[in-house]
Amino acid sequence: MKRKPSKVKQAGKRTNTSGKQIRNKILLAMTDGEFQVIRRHLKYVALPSHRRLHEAHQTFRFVYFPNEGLISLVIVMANGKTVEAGIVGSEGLAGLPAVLGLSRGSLREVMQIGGNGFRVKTRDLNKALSSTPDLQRILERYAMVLGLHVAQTAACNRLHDVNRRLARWLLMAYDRVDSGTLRITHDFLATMLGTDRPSVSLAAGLLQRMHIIKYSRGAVKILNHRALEKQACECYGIIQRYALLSQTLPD
Amino acid sequence: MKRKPSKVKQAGKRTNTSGKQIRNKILLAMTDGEFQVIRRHLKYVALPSHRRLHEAHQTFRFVYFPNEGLISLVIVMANGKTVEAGIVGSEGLAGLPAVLGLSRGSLREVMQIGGNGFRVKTRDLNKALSSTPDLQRILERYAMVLGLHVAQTAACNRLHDVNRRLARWLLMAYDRVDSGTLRITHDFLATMLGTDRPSVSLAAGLLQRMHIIKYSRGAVKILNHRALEKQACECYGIIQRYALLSQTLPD
DNA sequence: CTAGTTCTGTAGGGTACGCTACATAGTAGG
DNA sequence: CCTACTATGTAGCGTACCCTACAGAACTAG
Repeated sequence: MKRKPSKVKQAGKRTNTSGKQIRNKILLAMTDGEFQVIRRHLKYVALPSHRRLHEAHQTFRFVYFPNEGLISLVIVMANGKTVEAGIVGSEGLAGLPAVLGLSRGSLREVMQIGGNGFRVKTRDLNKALSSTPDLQRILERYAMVLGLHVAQTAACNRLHDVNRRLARWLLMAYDRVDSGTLRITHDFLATMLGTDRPSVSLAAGLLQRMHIIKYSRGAVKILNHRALEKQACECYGIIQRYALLSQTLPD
Repeated sequence: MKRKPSKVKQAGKRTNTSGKQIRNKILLAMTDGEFQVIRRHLKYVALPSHRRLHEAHQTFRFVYFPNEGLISLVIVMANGKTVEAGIVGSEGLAGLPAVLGLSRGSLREVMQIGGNGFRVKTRDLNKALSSTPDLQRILERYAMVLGLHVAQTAACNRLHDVNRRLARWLLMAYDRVDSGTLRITHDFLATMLGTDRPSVSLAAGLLQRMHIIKYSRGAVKILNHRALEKQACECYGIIQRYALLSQTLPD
């Protein structure tokens, strides 16, 4: 029905024209031919923690394909309160609306955990897309998976308490980062979970006393993944299952 | 950069092969040539209130293009609690993941306010899509707009109280339905807003005492649209602005 | 008209959480 | 070692909301 994208695993490793190795799953999933169209536009960039990749309601100048690190999709309300709507790791990209027909988005995209990746000028990528139909399909599928992820988050934000949401967040972050230790403070977790800092300290203190996590001054270590899953809400499993769909073929 | 979709307004009215008039905005936005490819697959169907179009985690058999009525995208949690992640009127369609590469979704799609529309077999539509690139672009853009809508809902569910969320919901529903009266009960509103029925009765009672709405046994009438906007949170305006983007050209 | 059903009003108790404030403890730089 | 800064612990209060229960009102079927 649809053309078959190449498998994620490549025999030879991919690099950009400067020889920087590519670990972003979308770039790796491209067919060889289409990748050649994109390759010369890929500029390697460091993506330090707290770097803002896009601001809400402003034009997308670049699209980012992260190799490492964690991008947070954040809604900022008029009163300054914030909450996360979704997260993106090396399986995705920042600036998705730009490649699917919208020049602006309503979300702030910010590096939650530092890393690195490749950026492409929005114009260049959009021009290339007309000759890369397979990539177009990959992006469409990713957009849907992210959409379902965001929808589940919408429900989770309403129906689950801070304890479960914190556990879910830690698991999802852990899955998208190589290290077993996450560099993040309670304060930042609060802006992600849409609550205040003391509530996070309380919830995190609980998990620590249960020996499920361990943290100190902005570094959270997960001691018992299985136990953490039991503390998290069902949303973790649901989002994870649909995330896998984006890397396999349609049924 | 991208090919230009035809304007929404058509000189002659469009119908399916049975002569049923089409008011769905996506079908109306298609180019004449591409519409001919789709037309013979459009089956007119009544869409009564509470009809479930898709159930979570089940394969999409049909895609629905509503003419009238309101479709609610609902997340159902394991404990039976529900909350809405987004809504769809004649500007959109139900079963979007099916046409963007996913055979299943994680949302229940249910008619919140009855109406009618056209359904297409998922297989037929997917086959047609390979020869309708402009429609593909329209769907991509719609997917992004809906995604931003859902993201805003995620934040709203966390950060705004029942009173504001109720006002927002009524406005958004009103905008997508011809009638000035919405047929809906407090109980159903509660499942949309992710709260309980008494909380809705309380919030609705407030609005009624302010002479902003008037209701009785499942029929809500909006008396003062402007005043209702003042009661609603900023999310109404934000979602509305991005919804307009899906019907205009990229900047 | 009557009985059953559905919808709405309201009350009361419990809880999670937002908000503020302050204390303590690590860390960095001099 | 001292100071400033950042990160975390904790408390106390107020509020929005969840949950349950029950009563009244409106509609429906017989």
